[in-house]
Amino acid sequence: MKTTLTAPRSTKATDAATATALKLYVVLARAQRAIGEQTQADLEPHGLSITEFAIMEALHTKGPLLLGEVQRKILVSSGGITFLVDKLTDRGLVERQLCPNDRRARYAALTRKGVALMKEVFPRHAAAIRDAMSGLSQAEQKEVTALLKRLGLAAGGKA
Amino acid sequence: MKTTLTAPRSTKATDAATATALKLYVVLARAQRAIGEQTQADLEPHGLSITEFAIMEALHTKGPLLLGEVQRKILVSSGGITFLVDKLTDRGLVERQLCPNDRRARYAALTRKGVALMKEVFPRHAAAIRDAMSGLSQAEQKEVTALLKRLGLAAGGKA
DNA sequence: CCTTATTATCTTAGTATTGAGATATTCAAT
DNA sequence: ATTGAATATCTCAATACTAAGATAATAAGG
Repeated sequence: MKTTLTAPRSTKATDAATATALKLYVVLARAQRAIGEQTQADLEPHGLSITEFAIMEALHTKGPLLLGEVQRKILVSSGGITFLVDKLTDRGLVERQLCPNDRRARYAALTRKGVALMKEVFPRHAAAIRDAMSGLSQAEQKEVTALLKRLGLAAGGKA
Repeated sequence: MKTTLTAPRSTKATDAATATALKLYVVLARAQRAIGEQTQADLEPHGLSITEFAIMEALHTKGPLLLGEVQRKILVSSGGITFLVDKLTDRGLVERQLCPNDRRARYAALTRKGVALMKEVFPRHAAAIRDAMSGLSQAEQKEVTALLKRLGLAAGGKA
């Protein structure tokens, strides 16, 4: 008897889960856009896009990296990393270096000029991100970070 | 005396806040990308990009909208909305309609074919988003949503 | 040595999108 | 009515990417 009384794996429950997920989807996109808009402003005077900054930041904190390593870290296509490193090289901020073990590979490394730029720009950019996030307390930020990390890993793992 | 005894607005505290914000920044970007990759797959067979889908979804749930309304809703430039609606129009999914009150303005509306496509695609896409989010419980999704909403509003308000 | 598969980068063509300015229309105040 | 400011869309040139394939080097097995 119980089965007939139980709601038939109701559409309602499914819809509630879907509605919750859709709201999160929209809010996630809008939050990221809002943060992005706030934090691009301080890079523009230096003619750096977010992606270019991400490359330089990676090289700044980790030292020279193979192009493929940078590519995986900042999540662009192989053509994209070539193009971006070309542009940064033209501006004298980054240089390619040969890899002694593997003649296919190339390192990207900051030039002296690139290091100087990062020393100037990085602290300001970090502060801009901190300010953009200040709508949440630090504890709340940690909470969101933990949840989003789980969300991202679960979604990414399915790929 | 108090002032001299007080720690000089310590760099340490500032750095902790900055580090927390930077982690959130990275995790936010990665989560959105992971979700996006999971949820684009079901649109591709229909030749719809996420942005195109967003336009059609807005028209599907709200009915005909002025181009400017759609533009603000999906956050593209004015040139972008013209281009996108052109493409959807060429495919017979959307049509422009005159606005009786304002001859500058144009409505975008789904055609019968557009409605039919949405009825087919929307439920699948919503389910894909639900599945992509399923790494978190529904309660956790609501929690993240509430926090991200606050984050987005605070950051967006500063613009 | 060869052959085959894999890897790392680069090339090229195409797509998506922005931003500045052009055009047309409306609104408000004279 | 006329002017001027604001608004709605469109045009066009430029940017930022991606995806697919080309090139070159390495690695592993026979």
